[in-house]
Amino acid sequence: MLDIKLIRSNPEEIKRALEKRGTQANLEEFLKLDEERRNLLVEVEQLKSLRNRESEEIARRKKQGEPADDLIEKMREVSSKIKEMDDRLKEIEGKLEQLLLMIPNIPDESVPVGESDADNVELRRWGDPRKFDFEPKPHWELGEALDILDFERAAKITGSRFVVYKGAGARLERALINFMLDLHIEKHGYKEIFPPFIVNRASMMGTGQLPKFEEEAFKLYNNTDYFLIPTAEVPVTNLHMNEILEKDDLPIYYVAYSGCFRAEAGSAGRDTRGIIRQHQFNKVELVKFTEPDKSMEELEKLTKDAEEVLQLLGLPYRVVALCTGDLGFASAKTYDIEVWMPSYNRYVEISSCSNFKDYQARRANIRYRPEKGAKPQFVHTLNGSGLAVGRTTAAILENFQQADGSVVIPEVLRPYMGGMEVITAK
RNA sequence: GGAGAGAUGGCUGAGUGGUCGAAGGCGCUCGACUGGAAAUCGAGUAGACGGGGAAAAUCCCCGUCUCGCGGGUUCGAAUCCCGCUCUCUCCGCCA
Repeated sequence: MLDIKLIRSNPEEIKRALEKRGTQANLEEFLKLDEERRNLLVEVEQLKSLRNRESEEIARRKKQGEPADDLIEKMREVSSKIKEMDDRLKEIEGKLEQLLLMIPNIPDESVPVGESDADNVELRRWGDPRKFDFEPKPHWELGEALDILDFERAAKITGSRFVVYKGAGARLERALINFMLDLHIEKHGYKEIFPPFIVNRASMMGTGQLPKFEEEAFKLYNNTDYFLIPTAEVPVTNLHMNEILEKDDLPIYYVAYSGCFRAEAGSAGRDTRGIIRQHQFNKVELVKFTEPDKSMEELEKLTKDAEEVLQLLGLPYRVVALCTGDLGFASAKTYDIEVWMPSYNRYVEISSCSNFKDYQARRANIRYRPEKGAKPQFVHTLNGSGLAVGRTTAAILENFQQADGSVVIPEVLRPYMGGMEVITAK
């Protein structure tokens, strides 16, 4: 959510910034309502002030045993007028809130301007895509042949876009989760969080999934207002909803494993094969709360923390800066990490690292005190995948496959796999 | 799921219709005392929104709102009524 005062004082600048995203917000209506609200507020507050003063007078008279009927009668009218105006105010504020919640974040100055993912800017590459001396197979073929991924049975027990991991596949997925968590906890200083996989509406609002993207979320219908989390970002960022943190608490680094659940509405026909795009997947998520002037450098660090996972696994990747047109709704700046995927013959997103600045903090009301006794200020929030686990499994299968269809397990994972070095068909 | 109790500031805890944004205590900040510290004494110490001032602010002045959330009664609600959420205790159920 943007700062109302910023919109009020600088609507043109915000309009320009949002146009770079390819969205236009209805700022005229917003500003009109905002002005109406303030005029009404001044009026009703004057009436309330009058009521407060006269109420004291009534109290005084009653105590003295003097009659106060005339004042009471007068205040009866004032009060009913106040009620009318308060109702109108509430209506306006509701509309303002709705408009405000639909306005995306402003891109940072450093974000390249562009319309689509074609305009994203590659920043760096690590590792070289492997040259195969045989025809490499896509991970779904490898997985089925090794009997570690089972799409048919997943479709039977649930539906499309679900998968069953079996045997060494299940263990590989679990090994990756533990490896990633351990790396971020032990080496990068994150604190582990194991959050609920179900959140309420306020949390979904706080991080920006709602109200605009409700059709993307899985909603629980027996519990009127619960959602399956699309990412651990939601429960973990909202951990500090409505809190005022101390300066000494910052920065906060959290890492959380969670299942993630996405309706994937509108992506029919995209990545239908394999485990790249599923309704349920595993992810290890990095979340940071920082002081405003530190968030940009913290984004760089967070991205590096995620990159290190790929480096240790030996998977080639590149990092791109998302352009303004490709930026997520709540993000001010995003780096995508893309892993080399032989079956796609291109780099595929495996992590998205974003600085939301104060956008989420304002929605979720997460503040801190810059100094003892100072006024609270909104923190900056950041998050990034560290990494998407299912896609990492897919990348390992494809990049480390051998001519006979077996897959070499990266060395760093072997301790998590009971020493297993190669996954072979039984 | 059933029965009961409760939700007040950073914490604790008083307050059953008016002078209560809220006693007392703890904590914290500043000052005094001290060679320094402790103890002691004094002062201060919630947030949001809006108006005015100022070049501007997280500054100054004024007003309004907030005692879990929402509604109601009343001239006036932390206090009375209704609904909801959460916490605790007991019972039931359950991994």
